[in-house]
Order: sequence, then structure tokens, then C-alpha cells
Amino acid sequence: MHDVSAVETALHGLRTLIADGSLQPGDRLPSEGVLSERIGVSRGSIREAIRTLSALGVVETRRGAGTFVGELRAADMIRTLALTVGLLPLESILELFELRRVLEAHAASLAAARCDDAAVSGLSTILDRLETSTDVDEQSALDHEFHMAVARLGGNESLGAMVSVLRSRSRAYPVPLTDETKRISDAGHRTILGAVTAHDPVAASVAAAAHVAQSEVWLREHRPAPEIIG
Amino acid sequence: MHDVSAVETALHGLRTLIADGSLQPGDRLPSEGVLSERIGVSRGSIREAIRTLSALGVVETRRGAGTFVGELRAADMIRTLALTVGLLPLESILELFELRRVLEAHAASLAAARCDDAAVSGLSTILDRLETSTDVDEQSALDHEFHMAVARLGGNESLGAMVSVLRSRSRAYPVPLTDETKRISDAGHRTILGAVTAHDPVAASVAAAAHVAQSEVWLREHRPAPEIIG
DNA sequence: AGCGGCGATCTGTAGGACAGGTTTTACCGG
DNA sequence: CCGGTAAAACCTGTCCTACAGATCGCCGCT
Repeated sequence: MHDVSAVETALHGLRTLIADGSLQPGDRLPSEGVLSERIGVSRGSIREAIRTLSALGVVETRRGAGTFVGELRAADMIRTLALTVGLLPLESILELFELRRVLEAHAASLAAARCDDAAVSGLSTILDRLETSTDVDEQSALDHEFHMAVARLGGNESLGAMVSVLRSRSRAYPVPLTDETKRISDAGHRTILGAVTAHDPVAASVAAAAHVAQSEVWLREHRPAPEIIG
Repeated sequence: MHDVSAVETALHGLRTLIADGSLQPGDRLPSEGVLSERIGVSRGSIREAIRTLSALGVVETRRGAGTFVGELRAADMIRTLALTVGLLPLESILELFELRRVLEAHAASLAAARCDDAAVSGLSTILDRLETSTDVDEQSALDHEFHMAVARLGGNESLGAMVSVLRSRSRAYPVPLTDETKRISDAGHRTILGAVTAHDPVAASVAAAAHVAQSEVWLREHRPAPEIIG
């Protein structure tokens, strides 16, 4: 056994404080100075350990106030992937389409089972705006909004977060929107909405899977160059 | 707009270097000293930015040698969630069971479509050992091994990584294994293997979903206290 | 009691110093 | 010319000090 580095020691110490219940969600961590003294490593090492936990969504730091344990919700941690998914090459994105297809299909089926009239009305409004929009960026935003609304209707926050992460990167590889593709895309949205409105989970699932698969086909055909996303 | 912090500046700089292709997977980053001078922030801030990317699986550091861009594979980044999932409370785990059910079911259907005789033989061997084992830890390990083997058979590395992450935490909330539960669990495994062997994707999917759902039911019934996992 | 200000505390950042690794270079013997 | 070894250059890991800027809390004043 090689000896453990100072940052690893700090990380282990912090993780244990949270895992054993000493620190509950929302609690403030001891100050960096105190932690430094208690764990026996320098303040810099403590900070690096906190950075690690912060990157993973476990804690969040407020300057001047302190570092606080996060809510420890699965969705928060899944969302931390968004930053890194933005760096993936096209091949990896295509690999992730399989997850996206499965999860969006499931979310659509849940939405069909659970949605109410207000939700249907909201979805319909989004599609109205999307179909009449002429601005590409707006179309992309509305498309994302529609799919996220469907995913949220499923009622599982982690599922929504996962879909959001998977979708975020696809937008970095823009498929050129011709009249033809937009027509097909719009029709796909209406099919999903129709199945959700009819409370038909199977139809909704199939429609969502088909819609995602269609996007994947376009992406494989065009293989656009990546755009850097802030 | 408040001004951007030094670490954020460093993070943005590093992220851009990777996103715009200046740094390819496997490449070595400029040394911390050089980055510090080039980006215009202190070495400490550079290190914190690198820690962030390291925590997310984007780069990896080797002492004395340098920091290198990772392979930028989706599976690697998904795996970084394992550390944080280990801190989630039971409620979050139950929420994640929905994802697990959907993804494992899909993985099983893929496995059924794609597996060969050697794979079936390997899976069967695992179950043989699992069914005759009397050691709880060994049973847990073999159970995990079986499910991961099935997930890998799906051929999608990201899917396997996701299933692995989702499963890793469940093991921290151990359901007491009675003769009854073990019998049901073993039968579930055999059902999955049978469907996979028969190349019946639908049956495999249903069997896997049922198996995961059964685990969820047990977990909801017993609600065991968490065990801290190293 | 309410309020304002001031001090204590905390994070953010910079810079220097050194230990302990790794890689490259230069030198020397064959 | 080649191989091997030792030194030098380089890099990350860690600690220390110092100070700026933000935030919080206490105390005294009205």
C-alpha cells in the first residue's frame, strides 16, 4: 500500500462526514481553516477536495459564507454531467442516443399515463409556437422545451435530468433544418402529443422513440462539425 | 454581470482548449506553471480547475509527468457519478430504481438479440456459483457480476456504465437475504438467462424489469439503514 | 425594540518554497 | 556507433504566508 495523498485524505474525511450523517443536506461544513487543522492537511489540499465534491454536485460554496452540503438529490448530481457531455465527440453522442431513445420513450409513456388537461394545453402551446417560428435558435429552444416538458411530466426528476443532459449535447451538433426535416420533426411532435393526450402510454413511447431515432438518423447522415457551447 | 472568478477563468480556458480541438484525447496539457502564466491566474487556481475536470473524468493527472486529456468517452464520465451516488439517501435510490429498471430491461433485450453461446455459457457459470454460494458478500458480488455481464452484452458501453452506477448504490442498502428472497432472486436470474439464451428480447426485457422491480419492492419494504461504502 | 455600523470570520487568490516523482539529456565506457 | 547510467531539467504535490472581498453577527446607539 502506497501512502495516501493529502487531497485523498481530505476527500475521504469530507465524504465520511457526509456519509455517516454528521453533516446533513443544507448544513455548513467547518471552515477550510478548521478542516485543515482537524484533518491534518494544508488548506490548499482541503480546497482541492472541496472542488472535487463541488464539481460532482455534493457541496456548494458561497464566498464569505462557507461551504454547504447540497440537497443530495440524484437529479442534481446527474446534471453535473452536462459540463462534460459538452466535450464528447460525435461518436460518443451517437452512443448516448441509445440511452436517450430508451429514456425519452419511457418518459413519454409516463407522461401519457399521468398528464392532465392543463399539461396537454401547455404542450400544445409550445408546439404552436414551434411550428410558426422562423428563427432557428428559437426553434431549437422550443424543441428542447417541449421534450423537457414531456420528460418532467413523467414525474421522475432524475429521469428529467438525464434526458436534459443527453439532449444538451445533441444541440451542439446542429442538423441543418430543411423544410423536409422540419415537417417530419413537427409531425413527430404532434404524434407524441396525440398519444399523450389520448393517455396511450404505448403509443407515446413508440412515438418518442421514433422521434429520437429520426434525430439520430439525421445526425449519422450529416455528421456535422461540433459547435463549441459556452 | 459580475466579474468572473479566477478558477472559472481557468476552467473556461482549459475547457476551450479541449473543445476546440487544440488538445486531443491522450494529449498532455501544458504544465501548471505555463497555464498559470498563459491564462493569467495563479497556479493554485489552475490546480483547482484541473481538479474539477479530473473529478468529472475529463482529464487525469500523473504526478511528475503531467496532466493528460482523457479518452472523452461517455462511459468514463458516467462512471464519475459512482462516488456521489454513494452519498444519496434511500429516497433518491428509490427514484433511481425507475431508471435502473428501464435501462436494465433494455440492456437485457439487447443481450438477447446479440449474445452468442460463449456468453450464455459464461452467464450460466456465474449463476451456478451464485446459487451454490453461502457467503453473503460473495453472493452480492456474483449478483453484480451477472447483471453487469448482461449489461455489457448489450454492446453499449455507456449503458453498462450507467447500470453499474445505478447498481453500485443499491448494494449499500442491503436487503436481508432470506431463503425465500434468495430463491425468488435465483429464479429471476434463470428467467433472464433463459430469455437471453432463447434470443427472445421481449421476454428478456420483461424478466429483467421484473427482477429489478422485485428488488425495489424488497427495498421499499425493509428500508434498511445505509452502510457506508469506501 | 429597531437599526446601523463595525469587527470577526470565511472564501478567493496570489506567490514562494520545497519534496518527491518522471522525463530528457548528456556523458562515459565498451 | 551503441548502450547504459547518472545528472539535470521538469512536473506535480504539498505547505505556508499574506491579503482582498464578501458575509455574518454582535454591540451599542437612537
